[in-house]
Amino acid sequence: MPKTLDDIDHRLLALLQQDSGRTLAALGDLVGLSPSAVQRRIDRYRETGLLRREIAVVDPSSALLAVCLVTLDRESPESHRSFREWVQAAPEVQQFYNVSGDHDYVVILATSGMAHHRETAERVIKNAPNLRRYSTMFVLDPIRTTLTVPTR
Amino acid sequence: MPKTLDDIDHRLLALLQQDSGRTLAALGDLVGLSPSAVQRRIDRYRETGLLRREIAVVDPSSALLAVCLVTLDRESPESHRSFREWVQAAPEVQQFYNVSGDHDYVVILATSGMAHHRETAERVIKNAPNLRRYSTMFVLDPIRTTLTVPTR
DNA sequence: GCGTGCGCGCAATAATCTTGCGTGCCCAAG
DNA sequence: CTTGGGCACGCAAGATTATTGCGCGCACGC
Repeated sequence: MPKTLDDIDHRLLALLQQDSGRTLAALGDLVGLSPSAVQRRIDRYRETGLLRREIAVVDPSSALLAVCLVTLDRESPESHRSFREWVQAAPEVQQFYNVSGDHDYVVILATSGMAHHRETAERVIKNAPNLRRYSTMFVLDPIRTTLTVPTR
Repeated sequence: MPKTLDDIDHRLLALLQQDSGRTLAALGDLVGLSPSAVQRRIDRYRETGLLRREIAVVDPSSALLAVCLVTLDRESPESHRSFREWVQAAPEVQQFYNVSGDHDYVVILATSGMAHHRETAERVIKNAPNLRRYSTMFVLDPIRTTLTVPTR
């Protein structure tokens, strides 16, 4: 782990989470460092695991998103384990959270349309082991879709 | 809009959504094209808006994630508009969806800890205009966090 | 059969990334 | 107060990667 992140680190990480397509020189201008200094900081983020990877973001409005709230039948560790494995195997599962509260899991499905959604919900959720019940909320408008996380 | 995406386009987009850090040559090897052909296809995705941007992904386990289900007080267009503006102004709002069903919105908050979460929930949700009620589910384990969307 | 358009590979050029090196700063030990 | 080590920086050379002009071949429609 790096000791602590300074102000430049936070600014850099915010910029990278917003748009990592920038050149090292552009980033350097924005935070007041040389390209190589920026480079070395980014290397450090990667080494420490703070920065996982870079991804391209596809326009989400071309897809059908659905938020599913899932409750399991039993609370045994084994029941959770098999459920997780089952759901994780599906590529349509965009996000998958274990949560506190009335439900056990939140699953966000990304499909190409209602036909695909039905098929996927059937296969991934309805057929999941230890499922008690679930409800689905369809996304009418994906107002904001980021993975941005605060760094301080 | 491009006429239609062929099989190579789909493979390319899947690879880019998974990891856009690869070189054009590496992508070319994976899909069977020259670097410049890959380049031109990616340019097209960008021009047509299919590809929005590239982002760096920060390890989500270093943050506190919370899924909030929100119901508004009134259903008037004006009520929705002001609520959206209010919520969108907060940087802690990682994702923001208008959904069908019992609730109106799903908001995913990313904060640096419980203190930050409380402050944020107070400011962003509780003080939001036209709020009727909301519930919060804390993320115990972010099993999968992507923005991957199917392209076919 | 014959143009036309489109996407491809190749190759030269431009841009960006990468890395070794020397410098200055800060902190801790003497 | 001085000295030495560690660390991050900027600079610049070299390597890698991205960009773009060019000519070719294939498919489609006339």
